[in-house]
Amino acid sequence: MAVLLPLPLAKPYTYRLTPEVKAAPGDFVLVPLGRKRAIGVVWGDARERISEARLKNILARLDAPPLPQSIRRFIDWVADYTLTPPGAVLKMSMSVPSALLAPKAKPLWQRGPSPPALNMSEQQRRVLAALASGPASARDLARRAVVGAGVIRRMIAHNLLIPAPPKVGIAAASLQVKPGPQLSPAQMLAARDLATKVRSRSFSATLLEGVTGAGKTEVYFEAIAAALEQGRQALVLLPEIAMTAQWLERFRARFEAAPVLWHSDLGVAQRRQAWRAAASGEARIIVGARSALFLPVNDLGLIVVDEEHDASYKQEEGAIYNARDMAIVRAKFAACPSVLVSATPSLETLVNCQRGRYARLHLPERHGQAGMPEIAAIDMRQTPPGSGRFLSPPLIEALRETFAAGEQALLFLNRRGYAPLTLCGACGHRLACPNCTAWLVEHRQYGRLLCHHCGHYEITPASCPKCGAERSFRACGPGVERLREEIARDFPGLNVAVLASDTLAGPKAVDAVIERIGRRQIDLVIGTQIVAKGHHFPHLTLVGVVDADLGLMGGDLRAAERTHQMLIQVAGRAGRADLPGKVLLQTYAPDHPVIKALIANDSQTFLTEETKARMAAKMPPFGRLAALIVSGADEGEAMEAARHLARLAPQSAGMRVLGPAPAPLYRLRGRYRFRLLAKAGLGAPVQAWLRDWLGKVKLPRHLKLVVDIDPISFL
DNA sequence: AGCACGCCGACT
DNA sequence: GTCGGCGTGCTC
Repeated sequence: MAVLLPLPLAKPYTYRLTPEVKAAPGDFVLVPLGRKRAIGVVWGDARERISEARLKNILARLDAPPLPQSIRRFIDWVADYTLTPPGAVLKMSMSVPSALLAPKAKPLWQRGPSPPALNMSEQQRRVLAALASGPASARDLARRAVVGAGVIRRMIAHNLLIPAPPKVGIAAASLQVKPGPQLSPAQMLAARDLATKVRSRSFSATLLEGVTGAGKTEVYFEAIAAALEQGRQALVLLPEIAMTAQWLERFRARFEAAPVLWHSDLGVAQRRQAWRAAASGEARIIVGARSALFLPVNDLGLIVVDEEHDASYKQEEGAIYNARDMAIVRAKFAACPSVLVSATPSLETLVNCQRGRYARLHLPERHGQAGMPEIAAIDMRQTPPGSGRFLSPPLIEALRETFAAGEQALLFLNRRGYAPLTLCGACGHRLACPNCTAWLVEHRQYGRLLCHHCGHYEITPASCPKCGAERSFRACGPGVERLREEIARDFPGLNVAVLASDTLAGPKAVDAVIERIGRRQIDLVIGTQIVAKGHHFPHLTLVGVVDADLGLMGGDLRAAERTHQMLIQVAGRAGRADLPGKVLLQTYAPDHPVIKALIANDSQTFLTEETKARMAAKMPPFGRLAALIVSGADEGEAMEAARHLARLAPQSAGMRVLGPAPAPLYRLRGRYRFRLLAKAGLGAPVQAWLRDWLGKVKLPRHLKLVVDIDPISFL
């Protein structure tokens, strides 16, 4: 039998199936590997002959639902497409080793249905009292009620305690679908279209488009409800930071239960439970970040990718893939519909609609809804901020008016910390990361200098490490901390909240601040991109974009598109029907196409121009790209290897290889990085060429070669 | 990914 | 004389 192991091996290994073990393709099995044991998945019949001496037996079949063929084929496809060993992809589907080996989690107990007997002992009473905070395991109960295990055992035997359903996960029977909310005619049409697709039980891809507040979520909730009616499971992908209390609240309003969540913050026990629930089918709806795509959801009836344009769907480490694109493939193998959802769809998706590969549903603004807010530019050349400041007089004036009217404002600046660059005023020395080509960012909140690319940090030194001058550091440019300082000078006593990934410990802290904003305990929010997603603030009427040009420079072909999307998302945070929002963009380039499109509220022209430019350059989605990054601790060696790789590039008419050039982050985590870019036509067999090419090259192990198919940034 | 094997520097 | 560094190769 061929058994695929969750290791970066090029192919499945062959094991002998003995009569004592019954294992079929898809089964999780325990096999010997070297002097250890490993869990793998039976991938099919043995593909090759292995010498009898090396052939070992499958030790056991594990008690877990088998990995269905649709997922196995999906894993093979992703491995092939991304040039990743299939075992490394399988690993993403098995990320909880304990889920497969450990017995089920300790059962939880709750109060039994029988009326409390009068002759209950004092100890038994204490146990029932300990249940006030919800079901608990026998061990916890004994500890909390300070009783022996025997008391609990007797109570279970007498039905005073009965098993409680597990905390995470929704038993199929308990998932209540409430009647849907009143939908607008347009929502109804879209919802019916999606529900029909779900019932057809066949693959389809659909873009669901509409501005913030148009009601896209309610529409795809209808599609989820249809999948549940079919007895199938639904998978919703969200960018990690969009998995908010607000989203879950809306979910609960429709489904009266929590979905099974899958994200990086889960602990081992929660992961195990979520994985098991997904595999067993007990989890009817799974909501997760990109890695949830690889969960063994056996009976998939629908995949939704919300905020499909979001760059965080791109996994940049390990197996490099774009979860948005892979979701379509996953749906294809599962023969189920996929829905991409966005207010600002990516160019790729729009082009796929034009080509007729994706259907397109468009939701108009809702009646009586706050339309797109009024957007205006502040020309920073005309009205520059005072020296050492970053807010121009018109923006400060607008803030003043907003606060005077008792309304809230948001300042958006996608820069964490105090300032993006700190230098010594005496000698000009710039504080840089020792491991990366990046400046250290001062975070005064912690008195530290941080590198935003590797884990490096240091205590902010008292004197310049180069010339020894004391108190000579000068901050260059603004970060959110510095803005807060500036605001404190102009508006003493204002309630300000800074929302950045490092000022808040996890999603709960974010939700707490969001709630305070909703209760109007905050006057001004200063936030990084964390505020651009998933939240809407009805009392917020002014959005100031501190540096609208940030991200436009640097020559990345996607920079304009991304900035455009982000600014539209940020603008969409504000206002409501009776209190329209206003957005002010501080810019030094008011004539830039992105800024002009935003002011004119004309995305169409911008997208058309952007499409033309990509077409002319034969860049994605009108051409295919692959980036190869060679990295090593030794600069010369890495460069030589990259050059060698370039020399061996296939001389194919259909593919051009550019580079090597220093990669965008030339030094990262102490390694020098060089990048080659392979560019090919749309139908070109890029993977085959790459495999052929890379097969000719053997790099020493201390050099690393990473292949990024469809890179998102292509400087 | 682990893990063992193997070949060169500072210590009881 | 060893202990241990991590570079290299293998695991059916």
